[in-house]
Amino acid sequence: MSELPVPRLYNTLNRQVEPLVLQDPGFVRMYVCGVTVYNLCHIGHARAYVAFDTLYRALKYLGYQVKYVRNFTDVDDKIINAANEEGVDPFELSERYIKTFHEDMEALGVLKADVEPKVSEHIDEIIAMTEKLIEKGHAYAAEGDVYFAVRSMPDYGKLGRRDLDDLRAGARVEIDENKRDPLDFALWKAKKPGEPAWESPWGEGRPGWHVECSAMSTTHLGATLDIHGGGSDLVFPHHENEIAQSECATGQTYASHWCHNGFVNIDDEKMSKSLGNFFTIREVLERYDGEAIRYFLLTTHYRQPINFSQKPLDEASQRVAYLYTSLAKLSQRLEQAGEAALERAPLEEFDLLSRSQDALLDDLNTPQLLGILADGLRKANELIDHPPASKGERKRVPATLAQLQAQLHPLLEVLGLARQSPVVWLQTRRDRRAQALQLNIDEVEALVAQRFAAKQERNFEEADRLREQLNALGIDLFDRRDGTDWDIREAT
RNA sequence: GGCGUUGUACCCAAGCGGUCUAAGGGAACGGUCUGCAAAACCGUGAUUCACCGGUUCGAAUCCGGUCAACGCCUCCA
Repeated sequence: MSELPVPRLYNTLNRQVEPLVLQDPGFVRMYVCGVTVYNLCHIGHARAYVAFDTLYRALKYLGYQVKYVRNFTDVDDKIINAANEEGVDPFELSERYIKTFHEDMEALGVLKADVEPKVSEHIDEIIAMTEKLIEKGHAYAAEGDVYFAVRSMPDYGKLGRRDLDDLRAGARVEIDENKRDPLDFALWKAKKPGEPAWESPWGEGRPGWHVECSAMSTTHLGATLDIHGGGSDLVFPHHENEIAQSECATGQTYASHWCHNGFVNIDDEKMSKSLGNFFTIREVLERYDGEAIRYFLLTTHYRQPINFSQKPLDEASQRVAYLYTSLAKLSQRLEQAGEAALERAPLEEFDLLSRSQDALLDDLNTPQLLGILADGLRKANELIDHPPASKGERKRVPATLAQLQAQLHPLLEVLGLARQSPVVWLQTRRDRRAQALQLNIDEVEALVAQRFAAKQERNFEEADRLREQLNALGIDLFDRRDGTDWDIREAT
């Protein structure tokens, strides 16, 4: 087990890229902050969960056993407010958005986590942790609320690099009568009328924002996590407070590696709910394939900001089409060649996988991975469309292609791309577009056949006339030696 | 104010002291293929990495400064 390649990842705690250190060799405990389910997910969520999904896939690809926990926060002010506005039960609302979360993630190729715990199912653990913190003198109850005392923790602020006195000077914290220090934060909130609440030693109430993650991660992964992830906006105060709660409660290191993804920007400005400049995943899925969105997100390193706009998304879309088209061509060519042809020696040896592994180990360098993918696909297309002139070499093409295919497959698995059969994907896309344009596929096929016949007879005038007719319908033709392929252009 | 990130070709984007006369993609232009196209493939494209200085045998990469953009410190992926 000890021979597994060790990934190097940026650790927010130390502000540098460092090798991943595990408690148990070969086994990764990974926790990523999930969504608060009161609304549809936006493209920022897509970025975060695609990034960590890729990390999850990468770790498994490298041979690690991974227990991935990603929670749902289903008890929260925002949920209660949204439910009240709609006049529905808060849990009905949260269940609804858990469902849409799963649908959106599915479209993006984001795998389910191994455990997806909900706050509402961990109230006991939350209460237990809160009690422990009071017992150890790190928290205090006040009128049904319980607060964490930040001053009780000497190294509070180590993740976000905050100094308590500076923070206080900033004075952007509200003063609360019940708090001993303005920076203290709630572990437990006393019930207000009309809110869901649970019995506790401090009366009826519900958990504060940060404890849930501490309690859920500890429940499912133990006191110390190997990797804890989330968006960079969570560094402070959310993750800082998680550290405070967990380390004060357990006396152990909470997480050895902290990973944070960068933001999605719109017009170079942070996308956020308060600015109102956000897109839901659903909205984007109306225009783009989920895989195109995923591809787009993968083109930028996960820690860098990524600018969300039409052009790069169009490019990603085009690339996904290229990917599927190339893969379809590749498998068709191999099918044609038959088993026997694969016995020959390949023309050259490729190192797609070792290069990919290096990129993966190097702080999850997905842009580089896409570069390697491009190299592989280009090579495959070259061999198919421009096989070598020498007959002997040409006979070795299928074996070469088979080798490429064998390397492409795991690479795509890690990237979470090309999850469908290429032929099916192309077919589906064509059907969808045909429907949008109200095209009758049989009629199109007939026209294409008619044109091919005219072309065979060297009646180019007629052939060109038919091609123009088809072009006008939004159809592109691709002549082969023995027939004509066609596709429907994307509606603009 | 405190903490932090970024500045690479027309655009997007890797690059973590030498293999960088800087990956990959998009656009453009030229070519191969084609009856002509399209697709695919090939080629062209930064002697240069915001600017100035320093460290080093050697820097896009390290250090200091300047300019510019952005993020966190308040709910937020």
